[in-house]
Amino acid sequence: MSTAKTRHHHGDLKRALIQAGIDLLEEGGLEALSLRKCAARAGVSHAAPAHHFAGLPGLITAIAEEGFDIFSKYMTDAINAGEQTDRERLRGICRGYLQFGLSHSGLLKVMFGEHGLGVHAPRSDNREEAEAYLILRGVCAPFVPEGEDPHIVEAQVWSLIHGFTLLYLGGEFGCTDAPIEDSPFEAVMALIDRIGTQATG
Amino acid sequence: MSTAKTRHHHGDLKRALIQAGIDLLEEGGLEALSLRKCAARAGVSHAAPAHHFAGLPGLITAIAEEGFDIFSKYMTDAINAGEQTDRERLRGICRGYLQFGLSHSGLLKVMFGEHGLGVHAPRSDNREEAEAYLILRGVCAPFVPEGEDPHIVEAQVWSLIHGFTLLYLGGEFGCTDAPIEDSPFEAVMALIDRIGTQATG
DNA sequence: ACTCAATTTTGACACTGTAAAGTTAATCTT
DNA sequence: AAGATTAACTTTACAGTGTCAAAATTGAGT
Repeated sequence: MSTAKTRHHHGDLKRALIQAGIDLLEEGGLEALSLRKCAARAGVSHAAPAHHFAGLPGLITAIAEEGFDIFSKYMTDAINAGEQTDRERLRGICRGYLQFGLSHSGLLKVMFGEHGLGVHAPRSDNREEAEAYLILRGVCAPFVPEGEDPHIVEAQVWSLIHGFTLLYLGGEFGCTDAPIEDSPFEAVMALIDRIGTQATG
Repeated sequence: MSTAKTRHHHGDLKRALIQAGIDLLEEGGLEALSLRKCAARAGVSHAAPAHHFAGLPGLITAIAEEGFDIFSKYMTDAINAGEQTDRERLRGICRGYLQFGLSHSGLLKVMFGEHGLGVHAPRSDNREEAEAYLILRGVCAPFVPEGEDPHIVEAQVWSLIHGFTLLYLGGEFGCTDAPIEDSPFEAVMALIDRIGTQATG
């Protein structure tokens, strides 16, 4: 009664379909992703995926979960790469966030976009996304004033880096090719540096 | 040689198609938007739109432009509604940004999303978007330190409110139905209040 | 009235997702 | 071990989609 090992025909088609979907996504963006193409790449007929996913939205959800795993890896790597001070860890997670977006824009769109979920299903009970959020929570914790709701700082950091990443990816800052250091990224980091401080004048 | 008045058959089909598209978008989200349905609503055959737009991306671009007009209106209204201090105007534009997103999420997705443009075409030479950006610029101006690049403050404000709006719309804060005052919106506004100040401690 | 170009329609094609029914292969039961 | 059962997959079919090419229609200019 093995759960997903070399079962009936294909071996594990589910995995193959998800991987094909990710490849398609990274090669040609969201437009290039289709159930039938995934099936073709996995070497099965076009209706086979129906037995593993709830249609296209189901496949996209599975891809998004996979995306959150990679996303988490980017963030922890960036955190660990820098100085191990509270402030540098906070900056680090932002760098990881942006770098993930730059390297996997298709995944990012799928994770937070139209289908990702959001409307279609409650995000709460999603292991992968919850894990990513816990990383954010850990990094933000040192900046949460005693007795205050941690969600406040988390919302500030998340909104800022999420917004920047999406605008940057959309070319809204008009500098998609320039080195990151020259972009408004440092400006956003300067605002990050003000989190958990008190304003004066 | 009038440019767009009661010309040949339909009157001005272009306008009707854009309006149909906006309606579709607000009724059923992005999924519900299709060239053929727009054509049907405008009472023409399915291939008629081809002569007014460069395919579906072209129609979406036109809808996005219309969206930026409405967007600008939301922001200026919110700015003018509040106290006329620099700080309150800054808060006002954020309120307008969020309220537009809440009322017209489909438009927002089209404006900044996959097709909106971003990749497909350079955003710079877009009258409607440029106008929206100028509103942001005007509100940010009082907070730009002398001799510094205004883009810095603009990127900070834009990233923050854009990210918050998208995350909020995606249900990421888990409070889509609660009153805005209870949401992390106030937290984000607290960070906005720190723009143009100096950190201490 | 004739011409002509812009506008719209018709028809077709290659895709898409999805559902239903049929086929094959592995597991379970006895 | 043999038959029954179920899961995985294929085949077929249908309703949509965007897009193209060729025809038909319409409005305006001469």
